[in-house]
Amino acid sequence: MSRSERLFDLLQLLRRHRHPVSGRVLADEIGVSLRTLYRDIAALQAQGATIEGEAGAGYVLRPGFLLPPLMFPPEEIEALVLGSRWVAGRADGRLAEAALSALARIGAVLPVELRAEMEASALFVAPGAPIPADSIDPALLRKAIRTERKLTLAYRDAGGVASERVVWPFALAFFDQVRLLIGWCELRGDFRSFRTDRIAKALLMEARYPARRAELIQRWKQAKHAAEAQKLDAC
Amino acid sequence: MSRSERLFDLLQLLRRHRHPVSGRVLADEIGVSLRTLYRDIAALQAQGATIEGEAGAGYVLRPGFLLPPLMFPPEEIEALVLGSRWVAGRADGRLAEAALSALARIGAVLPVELRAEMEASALFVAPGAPIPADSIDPALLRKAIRTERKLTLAYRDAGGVASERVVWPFALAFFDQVRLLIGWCELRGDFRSFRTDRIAKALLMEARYPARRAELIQRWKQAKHAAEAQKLDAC
DNA sequence: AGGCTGCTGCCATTATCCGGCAGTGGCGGA
DNA sequence: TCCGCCACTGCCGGATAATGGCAGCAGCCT
Repeated sequence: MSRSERLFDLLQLLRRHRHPVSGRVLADEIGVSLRTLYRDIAALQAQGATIEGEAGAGYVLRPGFLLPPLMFPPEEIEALVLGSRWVAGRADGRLAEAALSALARIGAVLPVELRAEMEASALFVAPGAPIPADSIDPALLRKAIRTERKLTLAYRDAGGVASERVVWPFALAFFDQVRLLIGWCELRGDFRSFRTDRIAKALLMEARYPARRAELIQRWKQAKHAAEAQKLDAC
Repeated sequence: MSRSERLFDLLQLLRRHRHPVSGRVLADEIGVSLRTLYRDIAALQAQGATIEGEAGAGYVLRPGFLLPPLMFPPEEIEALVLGSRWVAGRADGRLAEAALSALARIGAVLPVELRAEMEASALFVAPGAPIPADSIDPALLRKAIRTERKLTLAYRDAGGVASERVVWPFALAFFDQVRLLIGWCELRGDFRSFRTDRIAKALLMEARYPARRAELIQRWKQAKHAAEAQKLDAC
């Protein structure tokens, strides 16, 4: 692989990682010595790329580099099409349409060969068992998450017990058969998940919840890990 | 100026000129011999650039090499991220990486607000039951499909019976737990599906199969519908 | 304090690049 | 029809840059 080719690859590799990556890892992935990698990084920086390197951490590419990425390789087109097909088949109507529409938008900027690739893509998602329909509009849940606003839920749990509560929704998890809305429950003062097909009513409130979504997600993950650790301790 | 640096410059130079530019001019502007310029053009083309050169006219960079800025409504971003996450979690390594890489490419040409949207996306795919690992490289199967080439398969069916056959692969179907390679089987003279985790060996042959992929897919769908109709008749 | 990591200098080997030259073929204008 | 322009390719010898290894220094985090 020639050097110039490598530089493009390296750039794309850096784009993929949001968190710092050590030079050693990058060097191995590209198949080059560490010394050469340092030289390559320097070369990219000389071209105007804002790559930050911190000792003890690794490299991060700050967005805003003037040179846009190269066109998608065929494998990436396949991946995008497959993913969108999954969404189109397994998500609710609005999101399914959005997936196809996004694909069309991407198709519009592809050169003809790749567009043909996209249209003739041979990776299919098999239709799975039917997903229990939601009685509420899933788009509303996503909107609440996106705008970080509170939600009043009428819910009935696995035992059939109904309740009404205010939650701060911050994530939606897609399982094979079920979708879970995850949020901070004001009623319980803790994180809770709600099967979307058991939500009887959902009301989007005006009030934004007093936390950032990303932060809630992080705290939730920590809480989950702590819970698992506790289980392990119990064994 | 090093070569790789020059290639970046050449790219920018071509981006600026919308009308054909002769090689002589480009060579002078970069400060390099004509012979070298031709080599540089070839190098860029080797990386996928669609640079068109016409005798008597000059060079033009056709769109489709660099990814132009893209714009999506938030819902479409969510759909793309969700789809890519599914691929990243449920497909084989190569394809999973391709999904993330494609996402990174898109992110690089997004306006900042949308980029933030993408990074903070709150739709997750729950990890499902572990998928039986393939003993062969799934990327090879996709390559065969993409290039419409024959494949020699060593296969053992549900009963454990081993066989070896030549197939014309044209599709890959993703089920929750299983992936099926679908193709025309020369041995049986009919369409057949193969669980990828039961393929012991796969050899990509030189020969292309004498049919178009799209056409095979169409014929296969018809055959499937016919089979289902027959079943219905039998009821 | 110690481990991880970024970063730089030096050097011999090696691979690549470069320019020049000659030749082919497509194109359009004289 | 001829001629000039231009893209493109193959070849070659000399120039140049890239590469990897080693050694060493400096931040950062635990």
